Amino acid sequence: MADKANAQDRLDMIRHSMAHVMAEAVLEMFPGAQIAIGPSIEDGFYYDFDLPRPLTTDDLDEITERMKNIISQDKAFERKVVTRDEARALFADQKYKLELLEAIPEGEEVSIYNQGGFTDLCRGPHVKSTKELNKDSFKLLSIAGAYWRGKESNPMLTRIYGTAWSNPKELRLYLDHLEDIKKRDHRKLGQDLDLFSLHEEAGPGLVYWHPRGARIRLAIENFWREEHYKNGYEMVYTPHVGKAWLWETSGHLGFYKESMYPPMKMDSTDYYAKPMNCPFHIMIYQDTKHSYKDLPLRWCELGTVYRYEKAGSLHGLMRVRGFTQDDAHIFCTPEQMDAEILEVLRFSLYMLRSFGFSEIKAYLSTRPEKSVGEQERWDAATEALRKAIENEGLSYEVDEGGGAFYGPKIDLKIKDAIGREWQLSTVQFDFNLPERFKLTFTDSDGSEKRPYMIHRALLGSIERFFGVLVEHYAGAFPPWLAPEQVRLVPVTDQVTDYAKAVEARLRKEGFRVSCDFSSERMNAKIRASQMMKNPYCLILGEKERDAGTVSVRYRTGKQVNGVPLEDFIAELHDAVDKKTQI
RNA sequence: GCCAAAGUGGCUCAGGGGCAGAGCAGCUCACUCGUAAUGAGCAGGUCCUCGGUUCGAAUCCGAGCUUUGGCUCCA
Repeated sequence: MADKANAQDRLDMIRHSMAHVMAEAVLEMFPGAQIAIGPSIEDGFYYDFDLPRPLTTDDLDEITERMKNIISQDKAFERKVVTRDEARALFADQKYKLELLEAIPEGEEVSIYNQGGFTDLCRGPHVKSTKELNKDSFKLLSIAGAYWRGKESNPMLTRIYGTAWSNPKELRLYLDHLEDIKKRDHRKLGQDLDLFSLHEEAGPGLVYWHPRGARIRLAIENFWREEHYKNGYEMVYTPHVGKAWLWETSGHLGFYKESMYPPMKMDSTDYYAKPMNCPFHIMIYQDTKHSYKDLPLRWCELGTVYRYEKAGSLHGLMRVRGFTQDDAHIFCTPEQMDAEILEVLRFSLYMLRSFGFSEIKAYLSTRPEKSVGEQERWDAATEALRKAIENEGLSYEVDEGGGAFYGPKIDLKIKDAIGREWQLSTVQFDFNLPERFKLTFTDSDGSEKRPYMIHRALLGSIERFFGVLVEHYAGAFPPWLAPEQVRLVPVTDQVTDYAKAVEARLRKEGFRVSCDFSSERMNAKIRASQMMKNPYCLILGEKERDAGTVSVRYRTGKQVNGVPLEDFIAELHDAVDKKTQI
């Protein structure tokens, strides 16, 4: 464990030193450039510059060459503690450095690092000399814009991202990993596998589900609905638009107006497309008086919402303007809270695991400064969340003050097949809406009380979840989710009737099956099925027809010939029921 | 919204001030084939949109839209 930590420290040091080397190279090219911040980050480093002109990819090549040159010069990284005045003089023409200098708390040591001709205000640590860096184990990756100190109101600087490793082999592995990420990209696979599309002319950030994508979505939704009924939820359906009154009462118009679709005027009233489902579920709650005996109420809906996300932040299915939340609201008494939270978390884990995500981590977010609700309620709710996480034995981190203004929450993040983290489930308390809508229930002593409201989404949004699934499986969905579970390949026209019979039989069993009757050769048909990543391909020729069998070609390339049709059906049922991956 | 790059047939891309190109996919015809691409032919484009420069613009310039990589944001 200590070795691992040391290795990581060492890598951080290499990356941070690499950032300094890059800054030196950039200053060589642009002597008047302003330099800002250049830390090590996960997998690499970056440095922010204020440059006289935009950079091109050719510039990256030149910077790379200059960096290699600097590295081969064996320059020592020398640390020196200086007074504030000395530092001010040193960085007199570096306005960002001066600003950083002023931000260092009084009494704290000010250190600088120098390698050859380049000096940077820096806490360190660094490697001893550039000879500890390897000129073949780094690569500059991209140019991007970034606000100075991450503030939108600040000027935009030019950021250069790079990756750096201890040796060329590690770099190679990392670049392969980047290639893998590209191959799994849900936008590319979505097109190649004919799953979904987006249409700029019809509205950015709005998703069109193609038949193959829709089949997967249906498989997800059917499972979701079944499990929700099994877990004591009721399904509701609510409208897609609502009068301004609803959003004024909920507070959304006050807080999030700029990210709501603009209003439609009708009968001199504004109607808004819904950015959330909660107020609608509340309308149902308020339709009748509630007794403590009715609670808990668990209402779920695959509710499609619209949010006007900023143009620059749209990204495939991961960030869209119209999406379907797998939403539910639980109304319960304070006494029921602990048990409800526990159940929600357990259910959530069950769902995520069913889709093949086994590595799950929890994040508990507590009360932020700007927030509403009584402190005792926050404390009790936060404790309930914590107890639930511990009860499930999940590893978790606490994000102090990271909760929403209306309540504490648990987020669950999963790790996908190549180790990337995605946030999917969220369980949030809401102390705001019950208050705003004045929700009540009649308790056993006849008094009117406010119910607790828990808001939760297990998959997050169907669109985003689908995107994550595509990348997790790299498009090769397990049989229970695959849009086309079985592709039939008749070898010649002589076996068309047999192929049709097998297709009808499999369809009757409820399987998603299709038959390739094109005039292509068998090889081409097999290839076509492989390209679509179908889990099973059945080769049907005269031998199979005469024996009533099928020859199974698995997605993996494995083949089993002469399988009786009924045996294959049993095998497929088994795979689908157990949600096994092949 | 901000910084930068890109936008050429359904897809992947070449070209680039003077006739709009290829491969794949599609269609037609022939082939009836045993585990990842049979062959031949045909069709298909307002070169993102609008404006400007020019005898002439897909190409150069400007604006807009969209996408991509980031930043900011994400109830």
